[in-house]
Amino acid sequence: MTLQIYNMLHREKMPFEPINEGKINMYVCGPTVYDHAHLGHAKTYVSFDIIVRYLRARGYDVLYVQNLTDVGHLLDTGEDRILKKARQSASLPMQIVETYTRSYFEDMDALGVARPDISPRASGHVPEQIEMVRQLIDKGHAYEVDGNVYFDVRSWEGYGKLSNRQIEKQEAGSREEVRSDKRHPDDFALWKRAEPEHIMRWDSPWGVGFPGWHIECSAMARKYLGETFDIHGGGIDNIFPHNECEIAQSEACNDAEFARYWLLVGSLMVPDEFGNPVKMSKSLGNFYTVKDALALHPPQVIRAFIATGHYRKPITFSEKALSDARQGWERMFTAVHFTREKLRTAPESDEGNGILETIKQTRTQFYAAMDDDFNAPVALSSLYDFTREVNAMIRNVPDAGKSVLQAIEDAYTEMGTEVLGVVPDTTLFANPEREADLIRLLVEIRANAREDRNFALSDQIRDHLAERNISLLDTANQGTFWQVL
RNA sequence: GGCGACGUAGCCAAGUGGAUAAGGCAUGGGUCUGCAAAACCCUGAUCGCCGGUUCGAAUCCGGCCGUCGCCUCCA
Repeated sequence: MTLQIYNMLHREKMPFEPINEGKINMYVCGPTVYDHAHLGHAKTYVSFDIIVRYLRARGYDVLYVQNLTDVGHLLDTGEDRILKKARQSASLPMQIVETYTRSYFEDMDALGVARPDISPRASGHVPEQIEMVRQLIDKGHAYEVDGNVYFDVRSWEGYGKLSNRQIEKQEAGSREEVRSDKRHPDDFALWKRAEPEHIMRWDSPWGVGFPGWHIECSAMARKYLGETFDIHGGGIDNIFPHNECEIAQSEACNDAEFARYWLLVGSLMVPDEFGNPVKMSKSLGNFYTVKDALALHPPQVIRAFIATGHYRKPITFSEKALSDARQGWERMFTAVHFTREKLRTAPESDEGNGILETIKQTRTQFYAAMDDDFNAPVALSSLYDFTREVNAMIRNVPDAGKSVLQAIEDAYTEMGTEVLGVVPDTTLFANPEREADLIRLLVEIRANAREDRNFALSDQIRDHLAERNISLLDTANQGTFWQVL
């Protein structure tokens, strides 16, 4: 089987071939750390997390770099996002950066997103950016005007190849500032002169200033991954101008291909007042922070929701969509948990081994789906099909053997936990073993009460546990199962 | 105006030329249960509309209608 990836650069699905066999260098555009992450960010970074986990599960040695933008990202007012936030909260820019960087990792950690191998900050790589700008000027691809340096888009014939924009066809000037000192409206800033009130400033050959937004990714990708690397990812909303500018400046500077495969993630949408989906974004005020969502649902539910849609497509969010995803996820996690509980006392036999064939089929479907441009929705659906079989087996084969149950558990761990990250590797308790033990005691006491037909006591125990999100399931011939959700 | 997408059952969402159109949620019926919110079984769509290509199309082409994204900060 070969891994097929849809490459946005060529707009087609193609076999994946890394530059160096077995090794993948990958860069993903990270967030601008000036506020808490919302579910739109979660969609992008969970999607790439699943991709990275799958590549690693497939045996690739992945070097994953994801930047943190902490300077140079301007609002349309020309104001730096970080500086604006700093002024609003009467703090230093780097305090803002630190606060929201920590918040971002806190959220991503909670969502089970594996940390990037390197998380370079733009402000920590100003010399590298200056060097790249200098090289671009030397090669005639950039020019300086009064302390500002611009990339000359007409000097690079490849400009527009990712987003399919042709500068001649753009309606030049329609939205351009009248006083611009650019030679061409599409020319973009590599370095900007700092006005006196702009406190994030560095010395450069062109005076005191700060780097433009796009150059950080080019400079940091080159530093850590080399001039040419395998995969570049990001959100589709940054295809133009950001990604386009990255390609132009990198390839013009290095005389080498930039990234070979471009993977761009569809946006998270949310219905507007008329029910039409619009992009979740800060400015529209229709966002839902990761922290808000995590207060209501286990992280695996959020991942499962994200995985119900293909990474390239937009997905529409609503609280109902999230809770619907939760219902299905609960059924699966229940199967996993019951398997683990039975495993504790299972006999040494291969009773119930009919399901081994199902496991084999599930694995085949799962990997085929993930090999087809990381089709997580189909991969997840194979786990749901599997779950139905597991739940049926758990009930129909009371004395299922240890090796069989272990095979089920292994399959869930391999696909559900390690690749998709939707199956918790333990219960959702803070102290899993101790709390599980206490519940087993209560279940035992309740079983005795039921035997005495003391339903008042048995229901008291059940209700008490239910109030703590612990549900009980009585069976005809194998006692009571419990689950925490 | 330019560029790019999307429109599949009540809702979310796979599938991009071929045999019964994945999966999740919800609905209805059933099994099990002392009861029960669980679990299992059964239950639904001919794929926005029109035309074309083809032995054959949800899947390709054209037109129309509707929606969204980017072009200005956004993952």
